[in-house]
Amino acid sequence: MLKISELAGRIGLSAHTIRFYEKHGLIEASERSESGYRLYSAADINRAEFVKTARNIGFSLGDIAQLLSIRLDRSSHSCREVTDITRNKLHEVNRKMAELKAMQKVLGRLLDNCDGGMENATHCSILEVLDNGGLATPGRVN
Amino acid sequence: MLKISELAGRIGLSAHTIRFYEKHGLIEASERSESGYRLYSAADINRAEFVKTARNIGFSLGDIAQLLSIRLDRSSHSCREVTDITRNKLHEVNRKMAELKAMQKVLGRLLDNCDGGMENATHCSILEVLDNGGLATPGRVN
DNA sequence: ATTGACCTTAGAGCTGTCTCTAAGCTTATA
DNA sequence: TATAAGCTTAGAGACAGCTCTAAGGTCAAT
Repeated sequence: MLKISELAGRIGLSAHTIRFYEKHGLIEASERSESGYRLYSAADINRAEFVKTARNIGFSLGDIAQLLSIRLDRSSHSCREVTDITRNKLHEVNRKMAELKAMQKVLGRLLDNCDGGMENATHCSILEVLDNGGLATPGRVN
Repeated sequence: MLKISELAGRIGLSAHTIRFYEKHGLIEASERSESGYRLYSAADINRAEFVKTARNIGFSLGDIAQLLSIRLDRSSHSCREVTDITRNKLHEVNRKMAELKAMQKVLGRLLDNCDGGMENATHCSILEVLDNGGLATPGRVN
């Protein structure tokens, strides 16, 4: 049985964060000491590690809550439910990637066209682009 | 002189958002009507469009505040300051892209190894990976 | 016995970007 | 003139995911 900061050290989260996760139903301490301290069993630790791993991969706390409820009773859930969560996450990641790629492109082009010297910004091409509503035709952001 | 919702329609932001931006120093109405309505001049509109364009590209409100203060007095700022802001943003985007790429890779691999059928999740390979601390050696997430 | 580290709780604060509400005044239209 | 649409303000609420504080109880070591 580990106390909260022992668990924290073990899985690499702060005690604060563990309590926060508990409040959101992700991690639980199956016992309490007489004085009220949280005590984590081997199963609790595994669960906490599952949470940490899923978090590292990038699942949201909501996703993790769903995954945990499946994990808790695997036989009454389908494998499909798990892949759905995963696939949704992948789609979300893909969407964000596309946004970032667009930003990357625009920012790169802004920098290419601007010398960035120490002279004053009276003719700064980046400010001009911003003043004119964005880059010209191909690659326009609006 | 436009009223707030006219400006809103023109640049594609809500009146709420314009007031919010005003509170943060990004947009201002250089006049008020007798009854206190905000009135936007041509210069105000240009400024608001500058803000919108920068926002579309992905600059944060803080970045935009800096860009605006340069724009307001171009001759006492260097072009370099503008490229610095832009370059920082690009670095940030690159960092996030790298994170998303890692997630993409892991999620894709999880899906590849899991059939995702309607049978129950007792042997779901995704749950197993999560239980075992992540994917095996190449491509580990921790 | 005292110090200092650790634990408890409820709840506030943070970042960023809105989004909305309440309560009331103004303006345009029918 | 009545009604609806639009304007004003301050401030609350939303989201995600923490992060910290206050005020106090517990425990191990000196």
